[in-house]
Amino acid sequence: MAREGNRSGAGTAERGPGRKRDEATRQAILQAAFEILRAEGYGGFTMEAVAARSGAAKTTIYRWWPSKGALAVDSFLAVYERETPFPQSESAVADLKAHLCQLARAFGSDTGRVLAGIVAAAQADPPTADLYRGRVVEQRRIEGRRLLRRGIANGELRPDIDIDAALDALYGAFYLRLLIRLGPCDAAWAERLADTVLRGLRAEPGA
Amino acid sequence: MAREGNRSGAGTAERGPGRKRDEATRQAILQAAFEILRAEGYGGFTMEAVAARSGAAKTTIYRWWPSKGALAVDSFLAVYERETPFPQSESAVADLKAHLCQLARAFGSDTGRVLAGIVAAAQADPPTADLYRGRVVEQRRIEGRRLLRRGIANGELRPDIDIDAALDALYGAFYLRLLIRLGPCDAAWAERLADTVLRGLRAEPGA
Amino acid sequence: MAREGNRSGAGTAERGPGRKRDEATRQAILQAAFEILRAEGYGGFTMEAVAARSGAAKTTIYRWWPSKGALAVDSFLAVYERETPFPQSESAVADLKAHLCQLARAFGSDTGRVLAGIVAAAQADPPTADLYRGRVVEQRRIEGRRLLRRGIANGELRPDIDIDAALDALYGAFYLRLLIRLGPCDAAWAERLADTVLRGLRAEPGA
Amino acid sequence: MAREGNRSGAGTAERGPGRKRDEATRQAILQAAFEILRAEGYGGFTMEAVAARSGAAKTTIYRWWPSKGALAVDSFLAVYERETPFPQSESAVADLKAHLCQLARAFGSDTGRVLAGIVAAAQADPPTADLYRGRVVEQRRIEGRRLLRRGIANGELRPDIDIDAALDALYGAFYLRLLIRLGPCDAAWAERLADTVLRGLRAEPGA
DNA sequence: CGGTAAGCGAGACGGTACGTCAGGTCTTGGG
DNA sequence: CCCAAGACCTGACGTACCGTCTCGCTTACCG
Repeated sequence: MAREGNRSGAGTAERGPGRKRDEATRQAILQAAFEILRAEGYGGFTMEAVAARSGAAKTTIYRWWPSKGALAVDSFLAVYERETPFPQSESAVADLKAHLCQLARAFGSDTGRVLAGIVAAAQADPPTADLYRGRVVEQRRIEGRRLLRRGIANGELRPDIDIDAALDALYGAFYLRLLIRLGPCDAAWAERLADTVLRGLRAEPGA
Repeated sequence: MAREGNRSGAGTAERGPGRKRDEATRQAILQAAFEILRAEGYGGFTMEAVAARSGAAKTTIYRWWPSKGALAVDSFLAVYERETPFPQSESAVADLKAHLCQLARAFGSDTGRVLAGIVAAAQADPPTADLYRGRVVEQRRIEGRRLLRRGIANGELRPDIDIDAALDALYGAFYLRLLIRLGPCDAAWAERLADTVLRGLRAEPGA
Repeated sequence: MAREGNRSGAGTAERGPGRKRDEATRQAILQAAFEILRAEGYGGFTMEAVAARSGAAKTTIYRWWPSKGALAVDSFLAVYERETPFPQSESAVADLKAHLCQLARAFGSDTGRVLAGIVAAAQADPPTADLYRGRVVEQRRIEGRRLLRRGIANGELRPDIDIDAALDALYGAFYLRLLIRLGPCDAAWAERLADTVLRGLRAEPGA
Repeated sequence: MAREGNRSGAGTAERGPGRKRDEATRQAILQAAFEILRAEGYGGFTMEAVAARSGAAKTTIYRWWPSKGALAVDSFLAVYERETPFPQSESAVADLKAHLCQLARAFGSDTGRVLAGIVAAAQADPPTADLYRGRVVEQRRIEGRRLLRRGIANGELRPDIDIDAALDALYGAFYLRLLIRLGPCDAAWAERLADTVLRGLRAEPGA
């Protein structure tokens, strides 16, 4: 990210002379970053630590990522998308519950700590916040909205619900769990949450 | 905080010799801390800055607060409690809505930024996280629980609701708003949120 | 010191109201000071440490001694005078050698470390330097001069010697030993020093 | 110092990668250090002051000098060696007297105050003491010994003198002057000292 | 096939804030 | 007026990371 297609738009390969970016180094940096975030949380997530663990020079990191936050987001994205795909079954309600449980499972592990670290970083660095919001949150939200609309369309959900408010309630609870750690983030909790919120969204049985 | 009742449990006031803590200094520090947090965010919130602005020595600050985070939480708490008291009317539902709108109003201003900064800092500093959770979140949660129970008791809310899940949904949405900033944090939004979640909590009209 | 005879000159006891100075406290402070100097050197010689060890309050120490250095000098004086009296025999030369050996013995022990610490402190604090020079060095120098004059008078030493230069050479060597620690400070060394310098001071055998 | 030849012993210059040490910065630090020592004495000699005056960062200073004392010794050494070279004439006795007078002249100025400050600091900091002893005192002593041996060899001095005791007497007197300040440190005094001590070292005229 | 432009690891550099230590002063309460 | 306790302001300490900067080496493309 943060520079792909570093010159023209498409990958027209129209490049000047000079050594090419070392893909192995890029991977090493991303992996080191993720491992540190996972193992030590945001406190230990230091550019120097990433450099040391990845074997790359600080200069190299700064050449490709403008800030600590950008690196964090990048290191997180791949894992996140792999771990939490959106399910696609007949029932929107079932899909939503399945999705939330999957999310809870993913965030209950180290991935959640990483995410918390990124959100923390974003508070002090607007570009990182924009990046995270645009590349992670809004992507998911689009799919979430689609899912709820599907539920309305097939009669599972009331037609007059406030989709965004519902998504705020559902996703927000996850941030609360991850950032405040009042309790565990697991499938059982996600189920209770889903049931509680969905009760207000479901269409009346006799309608 | 962090030391009141520094000897026996209650305020039995049996104190040894020695100069007493200077209350004016304590206030000056807390006020300076909050002003800096409000004006510059957590990034500019520096022990040195607090010392400079309050006129206190760094050592004095460290004597009473174990860390930057603890001071931030403390300085935030007073304002927070002042700005968002829990209402007490006949209707629990009305109280809840009023409370959420008030919260949205408070957090839509600088106070929200301060809170976001503190939550972010807590990610890198477990003691601060504990403090914030215990002194801010759980306190509120107790009142929130009480409010919902009141609603159940007087028939406004269904008796079988999952109180904690409901609180997660309601309060979590605020964290989403504050930390991710997908949209404004105002009374209108809070109202929509409340309506969406409450629809699932309300007792059936004809029950 | 530094305040004895705190009002009129003589001990006319004509004193105002108020509690009298606690002699036990004074002793405790002096002893604690010397013990710390002996055990830890000037580095660990801290007003706080003295207060802690003696059980006195810092205020009390500052009430009677204007500075750390003054306290150090005071705590040192008693021991110093006790350990190194000036001998008084028939031969000035023998007395001088005996005195130097005694000095070497005294300074080879902890007392030497204490002295080094005091001299060090004096560099940063002129009043302490004055105090040390006046109360310790010059006192000794007067006796040293008397001793050398006695040697001249009874024909042991040449009449044209430069007494002060000789004392500089003799005493200076001790400071070198104590402050630079090129080698041990013991009687054997003192003897060699005395022989070396005295050879130039002695009256010609056939004169 | 304190690191030259940081790898192999000799200056084989085989260096690893990475930016090289900035010689200009090194000089700026040493010069700033000495200027501060000269102008304000050891009391005002602060790492922060050196950093401020030299324009270097504190970290840079600590990268190359392990402590305040080490920097002080280093900054002193250059000036010291420049101001007091050992003379080399036919006569060892004349050379010694010239050397002592030069020393007195150098130490009568600010340089002497600097030296006193360093010696004082060394009392509280063994590594600094070692450094000062090794890099300043012992170096000089080697030359002093050589000088006296030369005098013995060419018949100016008695062959049975105790060289180290003589050097103790001569150099020690300087420490006395500088640290206790009983009197001025000038050429006239140095001459009297030299005459007094040399009288015992000189070979008998009729031998 | 040799020049030149980039990528890269190493690490020095100027900074900022950290949390701590001791200094010396002031305040409290008891004797 | 003495004293112990201890809060207070001050200034410097030595450290951790920050983000920038050389440095010398290693690719790669391009004429």
